[in-house]
Amino acid sequence: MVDLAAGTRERLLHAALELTREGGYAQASVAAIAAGAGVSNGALYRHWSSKGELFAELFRTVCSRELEALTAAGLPRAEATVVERVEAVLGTFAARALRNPRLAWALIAEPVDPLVEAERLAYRRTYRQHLAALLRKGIAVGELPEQDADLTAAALVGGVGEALVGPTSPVADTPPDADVIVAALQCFARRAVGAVPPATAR
Amino acid sequence: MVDLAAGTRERLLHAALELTREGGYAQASVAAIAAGAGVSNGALYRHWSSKGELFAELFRTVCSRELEALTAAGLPRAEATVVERVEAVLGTFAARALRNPRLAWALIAEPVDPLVEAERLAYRRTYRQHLAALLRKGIAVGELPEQDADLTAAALVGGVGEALVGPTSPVADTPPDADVIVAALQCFARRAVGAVPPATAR
DNA sequence: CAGCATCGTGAATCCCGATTCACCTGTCAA
DNA sequence: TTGACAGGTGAATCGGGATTCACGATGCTG
Repeated sequence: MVDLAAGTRERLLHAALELTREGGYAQASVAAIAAGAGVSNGALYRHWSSKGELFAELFRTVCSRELEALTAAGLPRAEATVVERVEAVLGTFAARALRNPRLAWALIAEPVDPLVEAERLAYRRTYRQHLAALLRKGIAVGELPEQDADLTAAALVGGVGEALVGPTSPVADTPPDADVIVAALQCFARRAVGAVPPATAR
Repeated sequence: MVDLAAGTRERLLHAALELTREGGYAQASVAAIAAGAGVSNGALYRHWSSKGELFAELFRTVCSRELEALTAAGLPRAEATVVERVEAVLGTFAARALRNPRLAWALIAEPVDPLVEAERLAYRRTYRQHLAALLRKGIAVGELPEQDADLTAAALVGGVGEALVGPTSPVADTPPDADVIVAALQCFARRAVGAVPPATAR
């Protein structure tokens, strides 16, 4: 289960991630993490000065990986419109979250340390800015109507988060059809950004 | 005497609310609440079996008052369209939250007891359902396009919350112009629900 | 091989706010 | 008058997880 070859540091991070994936931040006590890594409590403090520091690092890692995926999804492809790119970004976000509900919940909404909360907020801000930049481009190109891009971005991030986590937050084992949800969210987003339909689709 | 008891009870609730309004749930320790009400720690336990129970009641009270205001705002007025009613509801929500940022944060996003979290979720659900019902009406009337009303409602609640609380969460003393924000949010909402423009704006 | 540094151990300790409880007080009904 | 009870006191206690630390190991260097 645990890669014994990996260094203690890595094993601790891995155990922490695993526990979070399964039961959220709350489940991940120092004792549980240490046990999961096959070391003693004290070992953790050889590598981080507090539990919070460990999780701050973990969040940073996971979030940046996440952001990478989103950025890739939003890349300007062949003849993709801005709206399509926005949809791709949000769709990727949603799909990934739905695949790992607990983890998503921990990243998005679970109560955490102030130290960790700071990471979370930073990530959210980055994500918003990313989206806002995309929106501004769309506005400049005339593909989107004039609007407060930052506010729209914030509302989209929050909206997608809520729609995903709302049903997830407790222990929703309702395995809702991910594809359907993603599609509905994209549809919502398309309207929300004010995509002017090419005079055809409704 | 009953009146004396009610007095203390009210004073405790009031102190708890005041503390939350100022510094959020975290600030509101049992000791602080008791001190605020001018009684001892123990007194609290004559009226609630735990701190969580007190706050559950407090949340319930505050939230139901809030919901009342929203419901009133969303009432079918003279010749109001459904979209106008949705705007009124969201606008009221936003305006009230902006007037009391800390409290709004506590109600929407701050980490709290499981007991209190349950109240919060219940309230959110009610709010979503309220909105969803309104949306369904709009769809039925043909004022809004076909859509997953529940998802749209969830995304709107989350979006408005994020847009309001995102900047608020830390200690943002940025006194943003409330009217502007509210207007922008309403604009966002109008697009998001897919209000068919009266063939004029674009 | 001594000297030194890093890493690991895990039981003991610390922290800190919620909660308890033995003891008052005032009120009211019998 | 009395005694039962609702309400109040506040210092002591509890709980539970984070954190410490005295004591090895292991390994590298001169």
